[in-house]
Amino acid sequence: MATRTRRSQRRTEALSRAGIVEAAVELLDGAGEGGLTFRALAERLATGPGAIYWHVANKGELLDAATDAVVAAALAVEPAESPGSPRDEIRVVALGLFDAIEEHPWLAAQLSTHLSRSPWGSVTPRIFESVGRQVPALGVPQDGWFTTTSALVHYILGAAGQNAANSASAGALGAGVGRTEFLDSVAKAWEALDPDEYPFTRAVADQLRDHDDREQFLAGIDLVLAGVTAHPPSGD
Amino acid sequence: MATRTRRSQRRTEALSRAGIVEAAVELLDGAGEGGLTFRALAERLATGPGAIYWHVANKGELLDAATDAVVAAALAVEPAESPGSPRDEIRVVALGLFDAIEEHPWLAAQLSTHLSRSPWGSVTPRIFESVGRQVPALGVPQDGWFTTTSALVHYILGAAGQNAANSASAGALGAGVGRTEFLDSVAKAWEALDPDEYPFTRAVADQLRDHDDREQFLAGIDLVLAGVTAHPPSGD
DNA sequence: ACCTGAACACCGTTCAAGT
DNA sequence: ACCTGAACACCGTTCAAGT
Repeated sequence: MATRTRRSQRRTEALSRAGIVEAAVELLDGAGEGGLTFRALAERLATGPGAIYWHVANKGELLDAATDAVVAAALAVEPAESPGSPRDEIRVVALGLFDAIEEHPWLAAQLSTHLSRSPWGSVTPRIFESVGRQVPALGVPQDGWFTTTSALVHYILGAAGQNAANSASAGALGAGVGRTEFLDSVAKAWEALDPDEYPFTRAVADQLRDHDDREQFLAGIDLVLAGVTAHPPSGD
Repeated sequence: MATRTRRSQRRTEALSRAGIVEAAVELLDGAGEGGLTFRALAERLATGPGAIYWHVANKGELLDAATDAVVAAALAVEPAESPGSPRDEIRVVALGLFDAIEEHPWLAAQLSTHLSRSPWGSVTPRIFESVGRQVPALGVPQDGWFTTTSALVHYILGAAGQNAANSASAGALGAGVGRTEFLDSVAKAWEALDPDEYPFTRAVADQLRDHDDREQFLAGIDLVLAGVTAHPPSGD
C-alpha cells in the first residue's frame, strides 16, 4: 500500500519525516552508504541541509529510520494467507529479509551494527517476532524459544549480509560483469592459494563457483531447522 | 609471538606498514571506527598525514589490513595440540572469533561488509579454512562441504556480530552500566511492546534478560552441528 | 512552527617541496 | 626512497535570521 507521494515536478508540499526517509532510502539504494549526504538529501528535497534537522535528530537516526522502513516493508506479508507449516513460514520470512538485503545492500551493515546498537528500537523486535512466532509450533520446549530464535536470526542475518556483499562486489567489478564472472574470479583466487595452508578452501573452490545463493541460503536454514528438530534446545 | 615493537619514548624508528596497522588497531579499539583518522594516526606515529599514504593506499586498505591482522591472530591456535574431536575444534575456532569480535567490536561491521567486498582477500579464506577443515571428519559427503561450511561461518559471523553490538551498547549506555543493567533495560522495552503484535517477543523477554552470551553462542553452534549430523547436506 | 543558508570544525586525499 | 605539511573538496552539524 501507498505508492504515491511521488515528488512532483518542482517544489515539495512541505517536508515530512516520511518523505525524508523515503528519499534517504533512494539515495542509499543508488549510491550506497556513502551516497547518503545531508547536502545530497537536501538537494533532492529542494531545501537546505539545515531543514532536515528539524525532522531528524542526526544521521544515525536517519539511518535507523531508513532501516526500519525497509525491514518493515520486507516483513509485511499478507497475514491471513494459507498458513503453511512453521518451517515454510520461517523460510518465507527469511527469504523476505534475504531479498530485502539483496535489493538494499547497505542494509547488511546496518543490521549487523546499528540494529543491535539499539535493540530497544523497532527493528530487532520486528525480526525476532516474525521468526520466533513459528518456533513454538516446531516442538521446541518453552525454555528453548529464545535460544532457537536467536540462532535462526543470527544465521539469517549473517548469511544474507554475506550474500549482499557478494552481489555488491560483482556490481562494483564493472558494469557488465555478472555474478558468474565474479564467482569465477574468486574461485580462481582460491585455487591459487598455498596447498599446504589452504587444502580445504582449494578443494571447495569448484563448489563456490557453481553454487546458487538462494539455494545455499535455504539449505542453511534447513540445516538449522534440522538441528532444532533433532535436538530441541532447552534453557538448562 | 612478537609482542615487542613497542613504540618507544619519542621519535619512531622509521614508519612501517606493520607499525601503521598496529597503531590503527589501537585507535579502533580505543574509539571505534570513528576513532581511526589519518590525522589521529599521524599524531600517534609522530608524523604527518601524508606520510601514511606512502605505505597504505587509502583508508579502506588500512581497515582491511587491520581486520586481517586481528583475524589472523585470533585463528592462530597452537597447531600440534591435543587434536580433539571435529566438533570441539570447530567450537575452538568459533570462540576464537567470538572473543576477537568482543575485544574489537569494530570487527563485526568489517567482517560483514568489507570481508566479502573482497573475498579474494586473505580474511575470508582464513576463516573458511579454519572452520571447513573439520567438516569432512563430521561425516558430510564431499559435495556438501561448501554448503555446510558456509552455514557455519554465516552463523558464527552473524551471532558474534550481534553480541559485539550488545556489548558495545552496554558500554555506550554509561561508564558504570554493565551487561546486566543493559539486558534488563532491553527486556523491559520488550515487555512493553504491543501484546497483539509482539506476543512471542514479550514471552521471551525473561529469557533475554537471563541469557549468557557465550553459552547462547555455543548452543547455536551445536544446533547447526546437530543439523549437520541429522541431515548431512549434499550438493544436489 | 518550519525553513534558509552561511559558518564551523573536521575529514580523506593530493602533491609540491624537502631530506 | 621516504617524509612533511599546506591545500582542496567534502562532510555533519549548528544557528541566527527569516517566514
